Amino acid sequence: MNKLENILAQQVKSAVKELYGIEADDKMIQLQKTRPEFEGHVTLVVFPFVKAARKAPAQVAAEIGEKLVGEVVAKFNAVQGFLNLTIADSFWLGQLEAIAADANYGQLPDRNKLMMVEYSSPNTNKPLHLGHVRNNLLGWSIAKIQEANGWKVVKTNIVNDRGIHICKSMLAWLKFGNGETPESSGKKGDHLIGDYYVRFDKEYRKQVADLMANGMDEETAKREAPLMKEAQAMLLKWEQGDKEVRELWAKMNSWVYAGFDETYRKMGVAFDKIYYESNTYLEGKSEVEKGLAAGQFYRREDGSVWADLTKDGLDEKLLLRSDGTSVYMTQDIGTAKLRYQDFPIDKMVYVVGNEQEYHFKVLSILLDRLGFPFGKELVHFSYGMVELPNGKMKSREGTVVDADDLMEQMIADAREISKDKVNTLPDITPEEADEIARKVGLGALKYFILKVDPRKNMLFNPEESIDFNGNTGPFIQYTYARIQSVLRKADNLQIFKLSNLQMNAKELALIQRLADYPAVVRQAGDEFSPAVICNYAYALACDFNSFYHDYSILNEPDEAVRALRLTLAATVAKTIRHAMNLLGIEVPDRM
RNA sequence: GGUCUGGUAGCUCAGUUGGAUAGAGCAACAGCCUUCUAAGCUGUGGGUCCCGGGUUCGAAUCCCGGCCGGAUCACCA
Repeated sequence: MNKLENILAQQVKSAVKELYGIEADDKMIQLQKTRPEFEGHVTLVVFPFVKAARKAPAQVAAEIGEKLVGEVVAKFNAVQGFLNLTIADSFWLGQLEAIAADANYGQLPDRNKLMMVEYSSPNTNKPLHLGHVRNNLLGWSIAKIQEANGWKVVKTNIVNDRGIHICKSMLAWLKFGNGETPESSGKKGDHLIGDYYVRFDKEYRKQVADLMANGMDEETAKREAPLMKEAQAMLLKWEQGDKEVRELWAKMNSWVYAGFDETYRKMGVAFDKIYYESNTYLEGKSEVEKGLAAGQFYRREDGSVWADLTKDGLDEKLLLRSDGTSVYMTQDIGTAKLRYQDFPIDKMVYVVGNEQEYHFKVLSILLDRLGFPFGKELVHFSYGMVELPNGKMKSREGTVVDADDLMEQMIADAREISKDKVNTLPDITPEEADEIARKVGLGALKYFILKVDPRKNMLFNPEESIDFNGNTGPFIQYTYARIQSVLRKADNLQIFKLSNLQMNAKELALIQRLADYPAVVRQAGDEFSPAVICNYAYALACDFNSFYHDYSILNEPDEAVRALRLTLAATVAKTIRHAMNLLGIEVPDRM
């Protein structure tokens, strides 16, 4: 609810009390933006009062309207049960002045509470793909949005740096790599490791096929293939701290990290604190042992440790294998413990795909049982999968869209498009052109992903390039660049007293849109939805472009009107920049 | 099979605690650059909001029952 709605709600409450003796609660006050086909700015739905008033809806609307007319409400019209209110120009001008004067418009009051946001969380055996891109962009944006909602935010990453998947890459590299390094091959480290992961799978499948050709059934063949046995042996050696295996592991991981760092930098995401699974899984094991001793869990005859969650309507869940090694859940418990030792966390958010909903339901219960106060409250920000036209992406089947390739492609597309427009920026340097292409290409990609409701699966078709026109990041960036161009040409941006001005409908619509922004930021925070910000930024840009098309700013002869329009333009630009920043999208001054 | 989740224009998606004749973009077609950046603006066509019931002044939205898709239910992560 924005400021205007607060004022109106109060007025409506006293009006209906006076008229009909109704003690209206907030639920009965239904205010919405007036549809464009009717006159007015805000509409009150009067149906909730009709019964008590015992009058026709249109009459109730008219009666309430009469009571509301005053300083804020200039006039009204009643259409059936809808009371359309026209707000006074002076009110809108006051709003604009306040917004223009607020250097941090969109920043909500401090809560003095700490939220930790975990996102990204890659495995170190392959490069990042489009699925990770969605995760990273959502995680970054959620963090920004919650900061704007007054939270202190710590962005964190848990790197899954150990396990059988890494051993597979390591083994394939030993067998087939001939000492290849990122330096020797010129490959990015994460891509190099990923290539060996794929190589492992290829050789492994060959072995399985051979075994099956000799009469072995598939399940046994998969288990008995020599490569798989070797990988498992390597994992065991790793756990025992074998020097050679650990050194190889450290070397190859360092290549991957260098690659990830580059990808993160290009994507524009970062972390305040990075945890490594290799450092947290032992902590998890000891927590499970403690829980076992306290009778929270039980041990089976084969030595494995389980949690019985049937009372919570769930299953029984394995926490330690019979050989004593830990599973995914174990390390998440350990990681959670370490985090709460390191930070005074009030709210913990995990940005993890919806395929892991069950996992986080269980984790929440387990942490609670182990006596961690934050267990019950943890938030699993569960987002949908990115699908290709023929289904899910699968690393091993080569049907992934690589993050680095995609970003490069988007930047190249942006550069190509701007080539057609060199005439608009004749004095541009190659460096600036590169910078614009980078901002615009990434802006297109980020907006494309973030504008979709995060909870839903989304489709990406590699055959169709991502748009740069219409409801896109570049459209909004372009609106911003246009405004900057105008502001550069306005020699002196003087803020006149903005009273006593007659404003046109498009100017009023813009102010009304601008006034919505804090409520939008709040909604995006409550719903954990960057898409809410996207929708708003798009609507704001549309409003501005329509206004810009119809009215001249710099050539307006009336000084007061020109000042109003300049103020409006500057304020729109400021708000676009703020909103785009919440999305992790940069805005260029020219494009 | 159990649980969760989704189904809106040819395609990709919006649609606020239930509100007026369900909206954008792309694609198609037709206009607008001697005027602040045409990555823009304006217009046309395009709908069984999966189907059937129910709740009420009013349902894409809430409830029940179907149909179709996806996820999940591992000593994988």
